[in-house]
Amino acid sequence: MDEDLRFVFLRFGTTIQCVKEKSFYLKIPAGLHFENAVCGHGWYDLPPFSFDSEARKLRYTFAIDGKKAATWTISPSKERLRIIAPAEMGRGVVENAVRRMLRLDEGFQEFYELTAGDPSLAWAAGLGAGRLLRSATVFEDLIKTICTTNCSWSLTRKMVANLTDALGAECISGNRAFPTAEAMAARSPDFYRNEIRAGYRSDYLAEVAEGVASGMIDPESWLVSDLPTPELKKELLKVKGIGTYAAEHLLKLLGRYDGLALDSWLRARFAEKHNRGRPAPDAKIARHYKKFGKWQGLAIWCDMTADWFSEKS
DNA sequence: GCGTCCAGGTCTACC
DNA sequence: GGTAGACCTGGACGC
Repeated sequence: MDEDLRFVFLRFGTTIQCVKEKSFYLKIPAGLHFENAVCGHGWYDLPPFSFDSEARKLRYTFAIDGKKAATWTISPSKERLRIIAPAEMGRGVVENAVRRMLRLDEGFQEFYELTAGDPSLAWAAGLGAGRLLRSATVFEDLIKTICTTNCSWSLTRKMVANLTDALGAECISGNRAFPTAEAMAARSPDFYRNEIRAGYRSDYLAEVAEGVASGMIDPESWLVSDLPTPELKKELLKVKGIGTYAAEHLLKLLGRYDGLALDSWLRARFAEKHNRGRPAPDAKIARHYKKFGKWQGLAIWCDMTADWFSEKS
């Protein structure tokens, strides 16, 4: 049976509540490695995601209609993914989000054929590398990307956690969803500066949220855009707070890997691995991955994170 | 505990 | 088009 319903009793603080849950299954695409798909980059470490590596469970909290939140759980079960979600959430909503987050409908065969002949990347296909986890909405990925710019990962985590705690819809378990554009647009730059600790990014967060809430910016349209990647990149660069790195990072999340999204960490890793520890000009890094064509952004990411996979395998 | 320095990516003003 | 400086935070370090 593909779908089942059950009632579970959960303790929340001092109270016990009965929750109606349903579970259903999705076929795992050939080559998908669950842990590698989840941990392929840092998103799994940011709320409203949480990952229990021992239990092999990815949890995500999502706001229904922007108000009421619910948490769902994804875990591998033989050749399938098992998804458990509150019954009140329509299966279509959850399934579409899970497909998007884990890129279940995205093909990587061409990338793996290219990497098969490269000594540094021949391992990628066998470990299902390259599936960069993404959020349920492009808006969430956009805001998180701004929070990764010009700061340490610990500060990114802090900003995203503060945003979720302060503005995200709460579900009965206490988990919170990522805030909607409307919720964020209702707050001033001072709020982001003083409460979220976003520093100079505060103006960008307020402006982007306002733009999305008012319809001036439509991040979801980027996902299905027919624009060539350079043109789409120009669109992304129009958003305040999005520069070259952030635009190319977002493009990767949108499934376009033409750009390298070079940041200081990638440059340092490249220097260490391919340039005898000396800083390499961006042009040299670009030449190194040029042969991967439209997949070069994924090629550099897999190359630079290869030891993450060897540690987990 | 306090002060100083540094890393990090983007924006703006200027050349 | 290219470049310098400002933006702001947390962490590292020295005192």
